[in-house]
Amino acid sequence: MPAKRRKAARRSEILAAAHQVFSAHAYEDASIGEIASRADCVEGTIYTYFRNKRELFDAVLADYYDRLIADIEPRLQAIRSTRDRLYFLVARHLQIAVDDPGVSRMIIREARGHRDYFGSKLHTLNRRYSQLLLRTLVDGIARGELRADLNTTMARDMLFGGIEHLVWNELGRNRRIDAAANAEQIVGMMMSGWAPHERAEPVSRADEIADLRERLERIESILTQRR
Amino acid sequence: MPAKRRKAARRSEILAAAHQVFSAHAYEDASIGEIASRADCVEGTIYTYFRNKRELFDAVLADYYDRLIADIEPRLQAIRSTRDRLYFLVARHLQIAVDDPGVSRMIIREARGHRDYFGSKLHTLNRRYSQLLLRTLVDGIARGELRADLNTTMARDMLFGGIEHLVWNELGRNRRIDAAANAEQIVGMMMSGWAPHERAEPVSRADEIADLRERLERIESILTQRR
Amino acid sequence: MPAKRRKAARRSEILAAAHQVFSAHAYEDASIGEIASRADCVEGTIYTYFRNKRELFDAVLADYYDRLIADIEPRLQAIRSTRDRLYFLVARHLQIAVDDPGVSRMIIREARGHRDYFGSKLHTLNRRYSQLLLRTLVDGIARGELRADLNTTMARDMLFGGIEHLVWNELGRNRRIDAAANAEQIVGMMMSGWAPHERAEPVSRADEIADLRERLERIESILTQRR
Amino acid sequence: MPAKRRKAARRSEILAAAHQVFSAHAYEDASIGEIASRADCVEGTIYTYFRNKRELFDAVLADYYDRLIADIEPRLQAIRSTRDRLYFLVARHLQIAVDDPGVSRMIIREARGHRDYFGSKLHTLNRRYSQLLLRTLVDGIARGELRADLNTTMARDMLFGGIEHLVWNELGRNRRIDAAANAEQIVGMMMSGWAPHERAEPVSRADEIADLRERLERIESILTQRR
DNA sequence: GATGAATGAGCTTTCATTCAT
DNA sequence: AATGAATGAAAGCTCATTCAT
Repeated sequence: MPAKRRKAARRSEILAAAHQVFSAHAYEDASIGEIASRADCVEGTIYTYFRNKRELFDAVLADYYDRLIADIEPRLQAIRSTRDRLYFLVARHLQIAVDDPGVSRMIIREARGHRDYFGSKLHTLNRRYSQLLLRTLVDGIARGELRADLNTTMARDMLFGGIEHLVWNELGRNRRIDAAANAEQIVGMMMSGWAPHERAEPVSRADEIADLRERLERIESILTQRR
Repeated sequence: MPAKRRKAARRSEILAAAHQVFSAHAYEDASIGEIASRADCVEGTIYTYFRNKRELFDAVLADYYDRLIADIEPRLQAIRSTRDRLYFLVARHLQIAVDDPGVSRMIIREARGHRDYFGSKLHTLNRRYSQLLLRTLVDGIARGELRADLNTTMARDMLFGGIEHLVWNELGRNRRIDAAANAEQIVGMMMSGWAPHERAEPVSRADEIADLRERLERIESILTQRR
Repeated sequence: MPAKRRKAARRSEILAAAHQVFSAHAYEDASIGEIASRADCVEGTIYTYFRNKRELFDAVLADYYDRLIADIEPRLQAIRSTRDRLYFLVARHLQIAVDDPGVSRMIIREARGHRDYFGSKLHTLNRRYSQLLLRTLVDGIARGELRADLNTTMARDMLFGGIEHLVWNELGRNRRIDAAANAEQIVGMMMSGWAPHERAEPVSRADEIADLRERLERIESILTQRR
Repeated sequence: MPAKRRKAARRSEILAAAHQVFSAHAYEDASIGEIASRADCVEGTIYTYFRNKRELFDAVLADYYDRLIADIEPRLQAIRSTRDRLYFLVARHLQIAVDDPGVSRMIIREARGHRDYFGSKLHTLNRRYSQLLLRTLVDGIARGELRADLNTTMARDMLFGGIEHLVWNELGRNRRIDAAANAEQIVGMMMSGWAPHERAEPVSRADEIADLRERLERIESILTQRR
């Protein structure tokens, strides 16, 4: 069916154009006119695909989150240790900011400060995404790999909020973010805290070896597979 | 000089009105008209005190930060231990969100997502404020109250970003924030980390371990070149 | 021929849908899109049956009037006395407003106020309909059942206009109209007039003179002062 | 104060322009742009005087009704007999259509057919105006100059509705309406009804009476040349 | 210094209509 | 005959900013 194919293609074109424009400008400063001209159609056409500006905006984000969650979920479950899962989630989250800083800005800017954010579609998507971390934390406690008295929601806030802040600062200074390295550091810092402590040692040679090998291989695989 | 007094008073009235309006609405949704009517003057008058809307906005925040820093700085220096200083800073930061959620929203919303935030007046103010934390961290390391290898800027990001996230979530759900209790928890979590405390120790070493560690550290040093 | 049958059926479906939509909304607020979706087809299809929106609108009314006149005409001729005929016409006219207030609104709204109503199809239909009354009046005079000097067109205006006004008021207040009762009253009022029946006679010459003089001066003053 | 003077003048200019445009086009077809250009200002200016299009429309009509009622009320009270009062009201009403057919169209078109007419400002104005007639009728019954069993609201509907219809027909045919002559006929018809009746005769006659009657009838015959 | 009327560019949204399939 | 995607013009409305008084 050529009409339907065309329609689906158009929708994607508009979505892509909207992605670009909303990435570049704040919601109110992004104009339908610019989106239309980038999608190579007239403003009216957009309204045959999306009821209004907000719905288009939401569709861009929904699209993004859907792909993100679909990418993360299966890979997350394949990872064993809590530390590695956290590393994966943090690195992936940072990677968003590297690959698509615009969408980070969209989310940061529109999620925050909007009177009616809570209950919005964006809020729902965000919750769905942050559940991935929350579940990892709860699971980690159950396995004994995290402190039993860890306040999970607060931990989630610290982690995501912290990353956001870090990303924002780095992007603002036009620095490239190294997702793997930063993730390693962030997880390290969160796991062991700021206080100097009587460092725990590996019990046996075997354990120490295994630990080092694991860290090493993780890093090496990242450095080679980097997209 | 009554004219000057009047002029200063007018400025303050406008600033106060702008504070209200910018607290309640996002920058683009806040209108000069509303600010004027709240300041009991006409729009034109505002332009005799501030060149344009942005400048007025900046003035509101500058005013706020100035008072904030003036309040914090002396009290911070009177506190001895690093932990107590951190507690004070976190609690004070949370208190802003309790006392004046509008200004939190202003900062969160306008600091983030603006193309030209970096280098802006708001950015400068923010840096000045966050220096208070950074200095506390550096000092803490020097005193041996914090780990020697703590990445201070990252720690700062995690703390401020995390608090922002937490505040945002709580405000959004219309929950009252207990600054003291939350500060205690946050500092506790950051100081001691997420991992269970008693860690197993490696007893001995061997060639294989030395080799792996060498490779590992080489790579990690590369990755750690973020400052 | 099934194609033709289908075509006729489609036309009726569209007409019925348009009837609904034009009943509910003013001409400009009625959208082809809504008509199409109610007729279970797409907008384009409508344009294969009707050249444009106006033509569709006219077709709806033509359809209505055709059925109305076909209903009234034979029954009217079966009635003998002028008074009964008037009663029948008034009651039937009121009944439209009861049964199908939407079409009343359509006619009232679109007949009036449109620059190009006169000469329009709607105008022609309306004339055809109002001829029924006009002929009844002329006939009534011929039979001696109405005053010989009755100005028939003016009488028609008063009757139809009056009914329209009455219907509008009642519908607006969401009152149900009792067609029979109102028809009885209206016809009664029109036949016998507003004046008390036993006409007061001028008692004296002086009174009669004063009366005439008054009427005279009033008219003269109007004729000279006319703006 | 020149600013205030200017402001008042501008308001009048805009009102006058709006009067013209709303007279010429139906509400939805009248554009703010045209009003603005006729008022020799930009669209934005209009919005400093009127909140929106509807409010401007209402203001035009309110202005009209205010002046109308102010004109009619005192003159009506100076007239003695019910018949003369009716004549005056009808003639004045017809005169509107002669002097300002546009406003007649506005009222007819917008009063009718609007979902939310009842309770609107226009409805209130209309009621205030039609009270003048209603009070005249009630008063006429009290004086014995109208039938005791007259249904006043129905009489009002017949009169105003009838006039509206008549005006509409005449205007549509581009005929000039003779207010005095038509008013005389309309009142005559409404007072005495359509049925032939036994007319009371003046008993005696005299020269003066004959003379007056002659003059009167000559004039009236001229006025009565409407068909 | 204060006023406040005027500006005018810019925005989102609607919808009758067309036309290639 | 039917589709339905695309059009594009036009509309109402907002608001930061200016400037003569």
